[in-house]
Amino acid sequence: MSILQAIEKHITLSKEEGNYFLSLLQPHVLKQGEFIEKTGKITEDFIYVKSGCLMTYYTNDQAQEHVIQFAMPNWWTGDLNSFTKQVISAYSTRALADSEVLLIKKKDLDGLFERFPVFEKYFRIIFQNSLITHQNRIVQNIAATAEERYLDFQKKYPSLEQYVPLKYIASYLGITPEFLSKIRRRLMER
Amino acid sequence: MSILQAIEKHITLSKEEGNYFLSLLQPHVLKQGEFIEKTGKITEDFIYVKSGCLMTYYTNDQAQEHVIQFAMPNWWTGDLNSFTKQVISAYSTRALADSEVLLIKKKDLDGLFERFPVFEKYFRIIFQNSLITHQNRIVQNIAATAEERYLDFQKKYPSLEQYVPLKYIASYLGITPEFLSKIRRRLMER
DNA sequence: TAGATATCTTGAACTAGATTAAGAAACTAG
DNA sequence: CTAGTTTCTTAATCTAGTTCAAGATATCTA
Repeated sequence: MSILQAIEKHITLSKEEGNYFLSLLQPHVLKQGEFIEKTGKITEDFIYVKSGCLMTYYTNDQAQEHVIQFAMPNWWTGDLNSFTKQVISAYSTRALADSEVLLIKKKDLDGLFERFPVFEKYFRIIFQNSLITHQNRIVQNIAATAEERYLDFQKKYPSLEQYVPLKYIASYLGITPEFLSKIRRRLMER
Repeated sequence: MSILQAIEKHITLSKEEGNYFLSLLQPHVLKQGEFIEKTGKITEDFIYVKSGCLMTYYTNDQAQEHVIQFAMPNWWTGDLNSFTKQVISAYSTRALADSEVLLIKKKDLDGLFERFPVFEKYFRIIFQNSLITHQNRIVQNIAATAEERYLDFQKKYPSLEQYVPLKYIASYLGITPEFLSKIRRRLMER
């Protein structure tokens, strides 16, 4: 599915609007492991995943990496805080598999909103849906056990477990790889 | 600050747009402890807090309440999932202090977007900012200790601790009231 | 003012999950 | 094919946070 098809699930675009939007996007190919954004810099682009899979993670003082989200095809991702406020990023974004992405610069997105306000609606819907997902995850983090969160992760990202290192899944769940190993064994034995 | 003043920090409104928006809002007064939305029903209104303070929480099978968010004056709140998709709500929203709120019905908000698309921009910005806050909270939940989360809560909601029962703060932090007590003592002794 | 109810604290015993360390598997790259 | 690196597992020990139970404060109501 093309990005325009994905967008047109939410809004209706004229030829002109669609073409103008496409003209703002910069395609980019990422090899597995490659970075697209790095901690310490200002995030210039909002990222649309065409194919492959990315992850965004936070690195703390002790150099531990904490995965905030995985981004699947047709999702937008990146450090929204750094992008929005143009402040130094606390997160990095990396390809977990060979991936194709489309990038849009902050000033181009702002210009797009000015010129074709219909895109405000699109991103309003995208952010609204994303907010719902995030609220769900917060509830899970405070209300569910690690095992429950793992089972839920498998449901939500059925394809991911095969090719994402388990340590990143553990990090996403907020546990250590060792403890994820224990959980997995426990589940196998049942 | 009136709701129109708050909105005009983000967008510019004509008299007509402002008045039409106001005409859709239903004012409501809540006494401390009163519910505005309950688990099990479809959320009809999106809630704007004029004064006071609300909390939204999830109730699990074992009847434990898990606080998802506190809503302060000039914030929007409610069960966004139930509101957006018109499905049964998993959350309840209650006044923590005597409060005044403004309610907008889903169909009225949809109609507003149709008639005056400038409000798409406003809610796009509101949701975008809220998303940033939620991402932050997720990082905190997976990367910080309970004590760190508590200190951060105090910074973020300096006024709240005085009149919100500690058990709800504990719930918001994802810990038991007993453990919050311990943390508080530990911090006092230093 | 007192009695009832909800909130907060304390402490002892417990458990989910972390840490450390080491070995086993699985992927690189030459 | 093999040496080197990363990932995954296992086990022992440790700790952050839970559970349970009781007492202390505070709040509400009559």
